[in-house]
Amino acid sequence: MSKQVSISVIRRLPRYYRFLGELLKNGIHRISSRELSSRMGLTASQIRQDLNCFGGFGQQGYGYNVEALYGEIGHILGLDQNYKTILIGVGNLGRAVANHMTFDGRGYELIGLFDSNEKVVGDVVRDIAVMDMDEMEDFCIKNKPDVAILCTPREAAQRIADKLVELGVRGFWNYSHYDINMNHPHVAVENVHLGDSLMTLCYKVKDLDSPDGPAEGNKNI
Amino acid sequence: MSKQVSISVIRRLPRYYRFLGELLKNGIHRISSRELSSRMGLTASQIRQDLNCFGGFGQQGYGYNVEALYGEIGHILGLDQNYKTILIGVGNLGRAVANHMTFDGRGYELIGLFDSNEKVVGDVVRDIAVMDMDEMEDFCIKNKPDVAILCTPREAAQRIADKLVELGVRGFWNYSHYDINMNHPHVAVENVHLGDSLMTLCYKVKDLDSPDGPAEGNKNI
DNA sequence: TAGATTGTTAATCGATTAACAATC
DNA sequence: TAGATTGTTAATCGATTAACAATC
Repeated sequence: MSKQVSISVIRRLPRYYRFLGELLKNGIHRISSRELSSRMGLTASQIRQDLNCFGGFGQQGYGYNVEALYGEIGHILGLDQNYKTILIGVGNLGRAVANHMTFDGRGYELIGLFDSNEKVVGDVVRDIAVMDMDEMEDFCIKNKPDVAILCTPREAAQRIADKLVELGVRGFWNYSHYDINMNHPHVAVENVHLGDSLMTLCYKVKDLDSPDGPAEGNKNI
Repeated sequence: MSKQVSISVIRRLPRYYRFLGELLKNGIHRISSRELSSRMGLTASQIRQDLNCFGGFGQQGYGYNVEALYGEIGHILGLDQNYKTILIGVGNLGRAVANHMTFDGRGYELIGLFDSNEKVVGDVVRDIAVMDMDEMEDFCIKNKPDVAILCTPREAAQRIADKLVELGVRGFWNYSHYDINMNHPHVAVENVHLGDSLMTLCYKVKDLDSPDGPAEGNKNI
């Protein structure tokens, strides 16, 4: 039984993936933990520790093969999965998320959009016509989505999420200003909380002017 | 000199703020660290430790006054500041961010929108007409914005950010799929990286099916 | 006063960094 | 082979939790 990988490590994986993709684009095929660490602002030790949670992808005296490592991390993240995904709440934000993100071939397949506003129902976004919320249940029974993106107002989020869990949804990408609280071991939630992020920035900016100088020095964490 | 407050603590502040706001709405005026911890899924000890980084806001035998604490945390976060803010890149995402977020009275004031696409220039979003990128420099010299929201494509982000730092911008809310790298001690950056978040969710969903059961038990971190 | 709950110190736990033997 | 760099163990550091005296 391999030891559980901590969430801190997991959260660094997409960043490794991005940097490796960039290296690939630049035609770099080989990289040492030391070189990668200096590009990413980490320690080489941390990179080796992180990667070794999943296997020995490197080679002594050589380093890591960029293509291979990129593929491995993509696989670890599950980007070769194809989770059927629906999006609830096709307002400004929902629409932007649907249009802006690359879902296909990145672990997800967008199969349905829902909104309760009749002015929005029928609109076509990403080649998908927005359905009425009333149709959601039937749609889910028929199409068995795995993941839901919640772009609803705060008030509706918990109720809709509970319903969707009943209908078999196992993952939530939550944009509502609400911590959806899943008392269920078999549901994964990723909260986005843009408002929290904006408040954190506010603190950081304010902190620049503080007498002791900014916290954590210069590290943009 | 008070000890530097760690980024882990800072990142919890907006969440405290949200929960306290919710309590206020529900007419709850007093709360103990124990009660709050159970609502938030933290330990009471952690809440007391966190708050005591900034001062003794509670009272032995009583707990915390919700209004007062809400106000204090808002103040610590800097929500009573009024940072002049511009947004660059009024595409799907930029438009949604501008429309969706509450800036005014939450530490920010949105004063300008910029885009290089002439089809977008002149559009009015949030009562502000989108300006051409060429006007950005003059605008900044005249209006001295403090914060910039970057919703540009990946390629443009670093260049625009560097320019804005020159022009006196001290904070960046970065939506571009790029780690803007500020080699400057007096600039604060908050990266949003929605793509990373989506990949993390993918891992979590995949992990639900893993033989050892999901990592970190049931905690939706 | 007695009970409750904080502020704060001490103990524990986990994550990061350093060191180095293994090996390509 | 010699040099480089990994995988991995040990040391350090920081964050979380527990405990409890102070005090409302």
